[in-house]
Amino acid sequence: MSRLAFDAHDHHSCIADTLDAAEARCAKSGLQFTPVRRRALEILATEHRAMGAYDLLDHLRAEGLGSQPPVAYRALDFLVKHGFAHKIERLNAFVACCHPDTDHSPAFLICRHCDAVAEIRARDARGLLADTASEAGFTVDRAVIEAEGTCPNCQEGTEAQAPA
Amino acid sequence: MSRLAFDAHDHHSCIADTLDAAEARCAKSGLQFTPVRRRALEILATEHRAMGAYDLLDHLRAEGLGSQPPVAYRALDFLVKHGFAHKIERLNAFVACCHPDTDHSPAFLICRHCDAVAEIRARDARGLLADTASEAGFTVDRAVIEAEGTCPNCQEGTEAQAPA
DNA sequence: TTGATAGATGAGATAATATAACATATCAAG
DNA sequence: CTTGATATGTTATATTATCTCATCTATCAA
Repeated sequence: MSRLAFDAHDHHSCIADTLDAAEARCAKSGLQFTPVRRRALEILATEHRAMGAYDLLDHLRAEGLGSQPPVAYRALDFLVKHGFAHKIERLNAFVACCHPDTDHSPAFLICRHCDAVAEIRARDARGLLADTASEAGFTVDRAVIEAEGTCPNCQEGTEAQAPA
Repeated sequence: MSRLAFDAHDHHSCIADTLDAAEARCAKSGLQFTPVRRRALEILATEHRAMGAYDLLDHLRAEGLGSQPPVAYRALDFLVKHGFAHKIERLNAFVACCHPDTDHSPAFLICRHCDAVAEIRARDARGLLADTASEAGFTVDRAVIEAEGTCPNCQEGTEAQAPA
């Protein structure tokens, strides 16, 4: 559950876990985990990267689950609103949440070389930010924390690789 | 220089300082501070809020400084690249940098009520983030840190104001 | 002064991302 | 079963951003 997306892991069960957790929480909270929403989350989890809404739409369309942008955006809105997925503002793209059942304040590591996106916990950084903000009399509701750089896989002996 | 945009301040001199600093640094670094670029920065500094590229373009167009989107995007690219302005990813919008002559790692406070955007220093939060990232073997080049919430001006006795 | 080169601008087209609006369908509760 | 809320289908459009190619300008070396 605290795995980074960069690490090798049993992706099959990772997808299953994500879906199961979402299903369970929807049942518990009376949310409708409809076919489009379920499939959208499954696609995000399977791809395991940040996907644009139109990328997702392409997948959905190929399966007859809707063909117009609102279909994708509605599904994404639902997933994001309930914490099953996150929007990466820097990329205008979306990722499945890795640990949807825990209360968390996510931050993201975006690799410039391979485009992988890993979700990490950023409670401390978030706390510091909130402290700094409150000194200025500002109350933080939500924070976007996204770091761009080089992931461990792209660092191993690939120093030659041009940093974009 | 360390003023928050939320605070009352001498905005006239704040604009002048911003432009002077940019002018000086361009001269020093051999950058061309052309009329469009200068005026774009001046508009951003004057408006003192996050502006969309097309908002900026409207201003430029009204002054005969260009009428097509690339004009605005090119000017913004220049300003952002050299640290005279910043992009607010959350808003797909741009703000003039408040202290362009100091080496800084900015974070932003975005008020949901009045849309004001303040730039703050986030060295500590950034450091923590970099630490957390490096534990995962990730090297951070750049970080987007943007907090949304309520600014001091919108908090004073305006609790009734619906939080969007 | 000229020519070469890199950077900047002008202009038109189009790509990529996101939402509005409205009709229809489905679900859950009374 | 009907009512109200939620979800979906569909068309159109808004918003944000980039591509391309021609032209112009600044700089500098010969």
